[in-house]
Parts: sequence; C-alpha cells; structure tokens
Amino acid sequence: MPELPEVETVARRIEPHLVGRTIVSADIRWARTIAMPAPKKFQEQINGRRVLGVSRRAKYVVIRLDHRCNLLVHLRMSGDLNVKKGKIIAEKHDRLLLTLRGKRGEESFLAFNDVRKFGRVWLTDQPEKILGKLGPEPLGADFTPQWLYENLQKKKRALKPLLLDQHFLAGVGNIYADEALHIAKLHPLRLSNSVTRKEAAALHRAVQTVLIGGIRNSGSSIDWMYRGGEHQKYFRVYGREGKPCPRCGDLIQKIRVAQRGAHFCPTCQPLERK
DNA sequence: CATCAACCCTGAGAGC
DNA sequence: TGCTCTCAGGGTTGAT
Repeated sequence: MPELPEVETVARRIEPHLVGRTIVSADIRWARTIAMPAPKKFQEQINGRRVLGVSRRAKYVVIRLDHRCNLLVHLRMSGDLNVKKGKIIAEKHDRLLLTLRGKRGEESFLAFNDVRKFGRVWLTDQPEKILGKLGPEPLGADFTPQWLYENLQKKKRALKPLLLDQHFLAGVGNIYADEALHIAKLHPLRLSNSVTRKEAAALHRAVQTVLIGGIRNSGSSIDWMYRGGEHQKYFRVYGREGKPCPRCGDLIQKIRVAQRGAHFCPTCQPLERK
C-alpha cells in the first residue's frame, strides 16, 4: 500500500494508541521481518521500552521509544500496522506482534501484518544511519521549485524512475508519481535535464497536490487489500489504462518503465516538446 | 553514474 | 474446477 500518504495515515492512526504505552513482549512470527538487530537481541532490547511518539519519514513509520531507542517500520508492498485492545489474537499474515501495557495495566497490542513478507523493522539508537541517505521530504521546507529545477538539471534520467528514487526525493511511489506527471503534463520518459524551469515548477506543485490530496483522503485502497482510504476514487491515470483522460478524453496508455507500470495520457503528456 | 535483471514473497484475476 | 501465467502501492544487490 504504502506511499507517503498511506504511511502518514498509518502513523496518525496508531499514534494516539501507542504513546505512553510500554512494550512488554515481542512475538516474532516471521524472523526476516526483523532487519536489525538479531531476533533475540531485538526482543531483549524492546522489552520494557515506553513509546514517546510516532511520526513518518519518507515511507518509514518512526516509533520513538525511551532509552534513545527507535523502532523503524517499512511497510514495503503489503504491510500494515494496527493497535488492538485486549490480549493478543494473531491474524493470518501477522509477522510481528508487540504486547503493550498502559499506565493502569490495560492490555493491547501492535500488529504488523504483511502478506508478502517484504516489510522490515529496525530497532536502533541511530535512526539517521537508515534515514539519513534519503532525499528531502516533498512536503517539507527543503523541497522548493528552485531545488527541484536545479536537481533535475544535475541528472540525466527519465522523470518517472527519478521520482521513484528515494535518494532523490523521499516518499513518492508508483501511483503518486504517475498522477503528478499527468497533472504536470510531463511524459514519464522525459529526461530530467530537459525540463524547463516552468515545467519543474509545475511538477513541484503537482507532487505536492497529489500527496496532500492522498493524505486528505486517508490514502488509497486498491486491490484486495482494503485499508480505509478513499483516494483511489480520484485517480486520473493510475490503473486506468484504456479509459479516457479526465483532461482531454484521449485514452490512457500503460507502458513499462524501470520494471514498473507507468500510466499516462499520450496527448497531454507528449514525449516530444511542442 | 545509470540501467537492468534477479530476487525477496503471497494472492488475485485472466485465460484456457 | 483447476492449472498456468501475469501482475501488484517497494527496495536491494550485483552485473554491465
């Protein structure tokens, strides 16, 4: 599921149910889910830690704990996080379960559910080692039209894979990249260093527009994994191959770019400059 | 530095 | 029904 708006939605949803709780045990049901440290150490170190806050950086959920510990969670393709009341009941595809205790002893648990097992969890006192290499937040102060223009010029790459590169810009994924390129009227294969200042400004604005829209609608729910978001109702090109472009009525095309599907309108997003 | 294929996994949907 | 094939919101690694 998880692009920036979906991860933001998850972080906001679980935060009020986690802050102030103490983690009293960890049930690791798929060992490879734990990226670091080793499973046994993970259990020892997380035991007794109290949750101080929950936030998001790129597509990571960042759960800040006491003793300078940080629990980083990357949902990858199919991960999800939920807090449930009462004693642990494991559902199918739950990969990690953390038992929580409130100030008055109330029991609850955090479930990391992940059908495809691509998701990963890190427990570390140096989160910047993992998060530090990422590009700027697209909704942060560092991401300006000027920054985007200058950095597009420095590269000579197709726009679509560049937008998906988390070291370039952090948090944009396949859906929102396609949507943003359509709004900005830029072809997914357009080379970054050919983009004009004006086009870069349009792309900057489009990226922020689609991400803010996604967050406002609590993310997108697609395929068989319903997650509560409504943003899929507003897709302009993603998953709409052969359907009319909302702007010009021409039919949306789907091509393969860097091993991912790329949806675009051949009329609104021509590869050749007009 | 950039591109590409393989890989990590499960499950849904299409076609036969 | 059941089989095979393709595809899926992400990211790493190693070869070229």
